[in-house]
Amino acid sequence: MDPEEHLQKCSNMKCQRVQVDGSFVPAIQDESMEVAHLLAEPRSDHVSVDGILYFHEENVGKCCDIKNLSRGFEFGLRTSIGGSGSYTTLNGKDDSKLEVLDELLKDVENDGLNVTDEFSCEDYLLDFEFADKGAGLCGEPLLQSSSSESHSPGLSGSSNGVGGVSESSKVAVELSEYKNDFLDNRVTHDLHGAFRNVSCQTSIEDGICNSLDVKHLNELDNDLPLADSVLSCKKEKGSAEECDTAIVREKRCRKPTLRYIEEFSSLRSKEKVLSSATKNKPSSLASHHKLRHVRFRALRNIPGKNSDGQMSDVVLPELQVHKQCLKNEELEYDEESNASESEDECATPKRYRKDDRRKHQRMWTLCEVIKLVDGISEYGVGRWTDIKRVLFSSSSYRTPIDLRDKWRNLLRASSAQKFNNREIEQKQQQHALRSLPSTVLHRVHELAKIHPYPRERYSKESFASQVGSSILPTRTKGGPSKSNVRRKKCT
DNA sequence: CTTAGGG
DNA sequence: CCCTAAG
Repeated sequence: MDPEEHLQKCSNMKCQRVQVDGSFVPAIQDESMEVAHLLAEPRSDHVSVDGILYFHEENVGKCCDIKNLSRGFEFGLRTSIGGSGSYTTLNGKDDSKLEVLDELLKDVENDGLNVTDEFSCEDYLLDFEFADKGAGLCGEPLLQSSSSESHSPGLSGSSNGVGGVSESSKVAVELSEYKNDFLDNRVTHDLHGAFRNVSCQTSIEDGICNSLDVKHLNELDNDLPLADSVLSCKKEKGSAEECDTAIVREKRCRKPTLRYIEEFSSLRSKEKVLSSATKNKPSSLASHHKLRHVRFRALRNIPGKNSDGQMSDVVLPELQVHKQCLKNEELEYDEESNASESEDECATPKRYRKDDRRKHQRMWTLCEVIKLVDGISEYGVGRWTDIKRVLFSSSSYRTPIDLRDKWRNLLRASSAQKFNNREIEQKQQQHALRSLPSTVLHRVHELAKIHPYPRERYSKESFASQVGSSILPTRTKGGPSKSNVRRKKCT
């Protein structure tokens, strides 16, 4: 499709939804402009994927015009995938997965949204991942991925000079990963978002696109069919333009970063399911709407922060503190918290208070773990930046350090499992591995053998060889040293 | 700037 | 997840 067309539609859609409250226009305009920028001037190697994402979003939007939300959801994805000209072999799977998701959500709704926190997200996630693996997405992408998918333009240049991997397969891998991330995000975000939203309404605050989803939720509240809502939005387009021009000068001064774009895109996908899931709970939504309005305005008026008012759609309480204390570093944080909160509040609801160091905690999905393990097996332990760049370039919230930390934890988990005849290990194991399928576990094990992580190694084998003199983090196992392994891998 | 290690 | 030291 023509990028210009997308741009037009995107911006239109946004404007349509925003005009209810003029104060939202600037922020929205940012977003639309960002989308426009993205569509019009693709320059990063994520463009193809991003394009797909936005394409998809838009399709969903269009579908909503004529069909109900869930159908639109599914249809939108299908069209977007099909239209992109790739992943044709995955369509069936994707559809089925989405149908599963759809069913799941319906069930939840029918159950009066009485689902426990943990729920069976994990199970669905697992199935999901396994399906992916079967499709060659997660499993051994570099080895199995077919080169037929390498259609994307300008992506081939992004290789990091990895030896032994052809360009085309590299591209395919990246695409696959993106695809994975995309779906992965959908599932995790949607499920988590939906259910969390059911249990604790406050979580609605985590939206970036508050104006968008507020509007949507509002309309869903009133039991308006989505088609109607969209149409009504169009009717009001005229007034939207007025507001638009009126507040036009409040436009952003800072261009959102890629991270923001990404989070935004994933959030918008969440928004849809979220809105459908909250359809049954109209009561507190209205108050939320108002609350968000108030906070939004309050934040926008904070002195010294107006230069990037567009970021103010984040309304975390602690953000207000940060806004005064912190500087531009905060911008990054804002963006992250937008989306990460969704999982944050799910995982650690009460951490948000004073000096919580863990500002945002994002659950590691199985797919991410698999990707990490893949990356480690490719690049070796210690090449966190490379792994991040290649395998996690689409998920900006994972820093190389995060990868390392996760790997550390994985090792601990696997070692704990090894020694599960021990006392506390049992407990630890259950917790750490509760969602770790045997495949991943096995791979972690293998990697743990060749890539011993000194610290963990030490603690694990402290029983057998606790020689007081050996302070060195050497592995007592006669295995290859880390550097050796790494060298072996690279050459 | 990246990684390792500790909190 | 965060912070800091070291290369």
